[in-house]
Amino acid sequence: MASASASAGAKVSIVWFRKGLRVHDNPALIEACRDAAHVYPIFQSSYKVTVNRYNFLLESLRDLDNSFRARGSRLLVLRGKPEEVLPRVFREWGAKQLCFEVDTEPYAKARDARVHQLAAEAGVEVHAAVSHTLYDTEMLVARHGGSPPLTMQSFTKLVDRVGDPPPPAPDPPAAIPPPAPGMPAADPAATGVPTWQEVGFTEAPVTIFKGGETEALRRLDASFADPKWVAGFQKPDTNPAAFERPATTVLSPYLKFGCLSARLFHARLLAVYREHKAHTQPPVSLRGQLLWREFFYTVGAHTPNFDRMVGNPICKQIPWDTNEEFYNAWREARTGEQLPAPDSGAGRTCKAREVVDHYINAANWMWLSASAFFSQYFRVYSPVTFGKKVYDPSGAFIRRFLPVLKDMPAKYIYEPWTAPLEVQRRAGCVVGVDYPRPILDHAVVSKRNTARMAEAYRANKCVAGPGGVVDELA
DNA sequence: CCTCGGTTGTGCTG
DNA sequence: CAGCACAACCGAGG
Repeated sequence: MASASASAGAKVSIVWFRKGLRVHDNPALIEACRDAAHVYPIFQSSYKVTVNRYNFLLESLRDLDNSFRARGSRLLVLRGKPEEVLPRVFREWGAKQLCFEVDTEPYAKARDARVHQLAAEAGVEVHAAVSHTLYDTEMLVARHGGSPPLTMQSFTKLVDRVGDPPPPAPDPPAAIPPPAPGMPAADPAATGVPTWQEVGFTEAPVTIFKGGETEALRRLDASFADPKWVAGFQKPDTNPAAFERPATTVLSPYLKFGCLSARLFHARLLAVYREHKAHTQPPVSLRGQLLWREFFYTVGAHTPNFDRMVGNPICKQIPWDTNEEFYNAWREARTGEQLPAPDSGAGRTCKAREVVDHYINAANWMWLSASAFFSQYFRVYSPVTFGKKVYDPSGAFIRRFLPVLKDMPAKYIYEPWTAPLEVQRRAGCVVGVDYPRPILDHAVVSKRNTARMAEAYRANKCVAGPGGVVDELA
């Protein structure tokens, strides 16, 4: 009918990018393009981090802009808060539909609830698509009886029961209807991808891993060029101290911003597994790594205050010290020891790439501090033994990233303060002069803190329930 | 109530 | 290089 085609042809839609910075497997983009006369691809985010992390985002936006330009459109980067910007563009562009990818992080949830309200007031239909995670985490929780599983084993069983995640969405059309000309809020001069200077940084970024969908897909292809490696991947066998050629795919920062779709990654894995029946299994397999991400997103999205200790029901309440001096020493790398970051050695490479999912970061801190998921608090990593015995006896990683220690004999490189003064002088690294003295004695503090953890666990049992209280009194 | 098992502990002893 | 002390963990599933 004429009226139907006229109203369908008049559809004006906005596709709002926050994460999901890609055109492949993007159901929100597909929906926005369906029967649309004009599609406004916008980016708005209040992401505030250090310059290197921000630059990864800017590179991703430039890549996304290029993808839209190749389809006859362009990305509009809107300045300002979504609560102010969105109502304005709804009116000015005559938008009938707002499409975006579901984001379950606390900040995003609150923001999107307000945006749903504003869209309703403006008569704009909201279409929110699950595509950041493999599954709809609400469905997973429902299938698990209303609460998220708390062990990786039970989570893996759950996804086995649910079956394969949805396949990636089809590619977007080769031509996307561009914004209508002459719209002030879409002014090309005011909506271009900013530079790092424009965002307010004064120090130039140092790029290690380039951001963007193009680079993400290139990295994915590079990893899958060796299907045997993919099929035989076992995380505990990967060396976190490897830096010349990383032992893992280094795809996680691309997954965080959605430059790479987890569903595409998963589908590619299943294709390899079909050809290599003797592939490894979760939790250690490459698919297992995607399931870890999914696990933490599922627990994170359905646990109040997941990114905090207080008010977080799965987190042990532990009276941590707040020692500003130690904290600053750690932050500024003046501890004199190589202290582990979350995910142990992987944390050190994270430090280099500095792009980590919010929930995964929170989960790893809880894991490592025996606050949740992992509770054998008496198994404490030694910053010396871990690298020295397990992954990097020669200290190549240290020599590369702490050049002051590059001539220190391997015997002392993990504990330079134990080297005789003559050895320190010959290596050009005298502890207390060229290199900070250790701020604490690991052996002593580790023992003391284990005892304090035992005390904290006992206190938590009292809080946990009447059984615990009775046990304490008995 | 019970058992099982957990992606990666350390350090000493024999 | 295996075995064990450390100090006694906790969610899932039966």
